[in-house]
Amino acid sequence: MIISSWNVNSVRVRLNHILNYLKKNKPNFLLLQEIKTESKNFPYSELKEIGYDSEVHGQKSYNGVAIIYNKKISNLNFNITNDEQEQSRSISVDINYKNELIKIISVYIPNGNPVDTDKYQYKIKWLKSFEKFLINQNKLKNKLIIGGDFNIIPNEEDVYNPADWENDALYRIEIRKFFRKMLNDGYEDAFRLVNKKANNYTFWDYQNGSFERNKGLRIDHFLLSKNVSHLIKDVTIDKYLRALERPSDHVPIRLSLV
DNA sequence: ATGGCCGAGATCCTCGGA
Repeated sequence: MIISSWNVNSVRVRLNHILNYLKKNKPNFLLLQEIKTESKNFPYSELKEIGYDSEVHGQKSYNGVAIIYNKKISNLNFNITNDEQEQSRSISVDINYKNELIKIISVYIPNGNPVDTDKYQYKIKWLKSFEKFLINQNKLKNKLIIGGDFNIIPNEEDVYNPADWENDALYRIEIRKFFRKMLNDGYEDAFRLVNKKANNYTFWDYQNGSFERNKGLRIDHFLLSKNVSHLIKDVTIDKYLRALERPSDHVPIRLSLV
């Protein structure tokens, strides 16, 4: 089984890239973030034509998440956190895989810049609510596979020039501590279980020739509860998509399960 | 060497992204 996660920065602009990605890599689940459209405008029928159903938590202009899938699902949920601004930033479904009930979640955690504004405070509140959810799920011994744009650079090897980012909402120590806490609370950064190398990025800014100079960030992650980490076969970053015409600024990460 | 963007939605600019 394959589960991919991708911040597409507009599902309508990226539809052809998404269709080609599904045909080429054949994921069973594709978790989307930043679809930037209301649910009614989601390209359900184009995806259905190539064998995928979609569950969508959309929003006009900004944010928006979705799960595209070709397996049986149940228990669809929006909003795993208490979002004070009611933005569309999470969606989950349950699946049965090898007789295990697993919750699959697509998340789009707030950016939080600039740090001296209420956008940063919103990110902190969102992360606190997310942490509470994770701790609660861990107590219940639930099995979770969370993919998404976390807007957190976990460590210095995950950014091209750490010194430039020390006061940024993606890298501030206060924010990185949330990620460490998730690992302490019973979850794994799936990518780091299979790949220890530096400079593996999932995002490159549109500006300054960032991609050509490989000035990127690793901010898209698969976070798995430890009770399913034995299922991880591989985690790959599908970097080739950033080099296509009219790309998203993020590329997919792809989780293969045993 | 430096700096260069993109999408949505309402207008020909602003906001948000990271």
